[in-house]
Amino acid sequence: VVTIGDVARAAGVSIATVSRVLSPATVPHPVRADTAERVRDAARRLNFSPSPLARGLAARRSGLIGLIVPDLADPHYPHIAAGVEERAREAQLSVLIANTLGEHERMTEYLQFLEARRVDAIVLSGATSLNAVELVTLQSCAVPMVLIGRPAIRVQWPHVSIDNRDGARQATRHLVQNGRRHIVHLAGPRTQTTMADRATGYRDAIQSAHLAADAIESDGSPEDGYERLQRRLDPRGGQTPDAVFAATDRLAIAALAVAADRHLHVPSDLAVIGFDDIPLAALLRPSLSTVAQPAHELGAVAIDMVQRLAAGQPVQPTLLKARLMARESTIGPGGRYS
Amino acid sequence: VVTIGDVARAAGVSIATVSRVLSPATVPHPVRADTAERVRDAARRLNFSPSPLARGLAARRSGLIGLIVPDLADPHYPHIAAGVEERAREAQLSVLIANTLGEHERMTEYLQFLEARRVDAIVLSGATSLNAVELVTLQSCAVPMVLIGRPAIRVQWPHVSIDNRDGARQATRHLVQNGRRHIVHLAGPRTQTTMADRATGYRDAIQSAHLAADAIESDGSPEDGYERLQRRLDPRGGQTPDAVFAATDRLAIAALAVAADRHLHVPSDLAVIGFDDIPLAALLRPSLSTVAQPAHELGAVAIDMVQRLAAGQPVQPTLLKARLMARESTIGPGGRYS
DNA sequence: CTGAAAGCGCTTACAG
DNA sequence: CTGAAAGCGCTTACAG
Repeated sequence: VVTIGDVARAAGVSIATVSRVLSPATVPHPVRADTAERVRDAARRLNFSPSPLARGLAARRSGLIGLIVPDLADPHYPHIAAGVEERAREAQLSVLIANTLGEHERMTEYLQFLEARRVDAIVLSGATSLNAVELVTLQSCAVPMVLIGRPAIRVQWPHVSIDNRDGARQATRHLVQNGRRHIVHLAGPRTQTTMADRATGYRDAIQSAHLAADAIESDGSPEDGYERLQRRLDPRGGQTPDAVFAATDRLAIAALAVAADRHLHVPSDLAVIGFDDIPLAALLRPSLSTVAQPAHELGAVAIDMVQRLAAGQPVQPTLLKARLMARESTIGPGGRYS
Repeated sequence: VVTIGDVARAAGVSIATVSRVLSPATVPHPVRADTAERVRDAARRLNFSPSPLARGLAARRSGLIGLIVPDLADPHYPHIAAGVEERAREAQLSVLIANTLGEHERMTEYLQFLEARRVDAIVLSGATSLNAVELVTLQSCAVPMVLIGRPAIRVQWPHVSIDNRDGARQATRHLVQNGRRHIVHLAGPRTQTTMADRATGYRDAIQSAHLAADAIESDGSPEDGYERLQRRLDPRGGQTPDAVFAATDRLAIAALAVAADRHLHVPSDLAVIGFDDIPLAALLRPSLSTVAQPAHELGAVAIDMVQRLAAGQPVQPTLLKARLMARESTIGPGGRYS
């Protein structure tokens, strides 16, 4: 492979000059224009690309950023990962991926691993369900960190998340506006701030409409959601829900299954709306109404924050808006396949 | 941070000895047992972890492996990525992720990028749809490579893939055994070997059963699959299909939508089976029969191959079996929610 | 504006 | 079995 020395020789300068021309130091070193041109020429001719290993060792930064995700198989995270990856690439950074499989001990392991790998920063998604003890463990990590999702307690790291409360308000208001009066919220575990915020948004909208709140907390799995909703729909004093706002699309699909198994027509007997807008939502029959979150942008913003952090600039927590997607499961057929 | 020098001083040895104890060289250098113990003790006490940057520079290997995926948002690839990541971690390797978004030019860019990053090897998934020209471009990449999925033409790199032909045979045979006589294959683009192999397996099984083959080729998107299947079902000489074998679950979900929109009952009027077993398949109503592929293992085996390659051992192409999952969309209700 | 030189933290022949 | 030393390919004060 070709090294900085080869380029220096070809351009008739020292390796220091080559480095100055080819490496964008934070405070740029002046180089004469024609010298710089000669260097760039030589580099191009030799097809030189500096070794990130050597550069990292000398400059004490690896150009690597670590991305911790709770579960790559959950359709939510690949979108975030794609956003992180794309923006990182634009910033000449590479992304090391770490999959904790939902186990918090693995998160700790990975933090050490990434630290040992000398990553420049860590983007931690799934921090929405960490408890106080676990968040304290995080403190021992010396690497700059950005969180995706709002952590349960106040921490020193900046975070970017979507406005779950507002998204849930939109979903609930949509049901109300379509004439629904008994809206059940099929919630996820409130130990996750995401789920808690969605439940809060549901309550906001229910109160504004002067209706009665009726929330069922599940563990977030479709299986558990199915069971709990089935039980809730068993007769008990005539109070029959006419709509379900599920905290996630996976729970909404469980709700659709409950409706199908009880021969309830969707949306006339029971309207169903989810949250997330997974790729399949529009393909189902009935197609699933939901709230779309800008998952890709979540990842991109996280990288922006990482860069601002590195530059010593102040970083504000950021909240991104979610968007209502009204489909057949709340308003019936009408559009074409899309 | 603590360096190898700190450990050497603490243990009363030279840094060479520390390196020999702590770094598993290919051909291990002898060290006296008690010396080794002293070193390990010191390292533990100081919480030393060697810099991958320095190690990589000196030993000319980065401990990084590049993973190229066509589309992280496609539910298939995160599972592969998870398998790669997990096995890599066991092997002390880190995974750099590269998302080509289905654009082949981006693949070329990424190859150069990963090469510049000095990755030890590249795992390339999505090579099933590369044409001869693109495969030639790949040759210019000097990094050892392992492919996931069978490439269209013979190449120098080993690959691991699932037995798509056999899986398609299983799916089709399942329909035949359940009394279906007119089975349509809703195929994906045959430029992808995956899709071509599934179509071949379909034909195998159809011929064995002495039935007539009836394949519709789509571009693989649910939208296109929907349109083409709709058109196929429009009356033309009384030949009404009683079953669809879709090349992917996404196409199968489009087939379910067609059935719903034409008021065809699944499975009595039309049985539907897919391929892939995406996480939602079991949650749909009717739940989707499909063929499960060991995507996670695909990734793990790829890393095994990388290691064998690095050790100079011979590497055989590997074929993993897929498994039939019979659910409501072919055999009707009967089981409970699962 | 340019260069000589020290140093980043390791590995690995070479010599003993 | 152990160590002194060269070297991996860069960056960056320091001096001019």
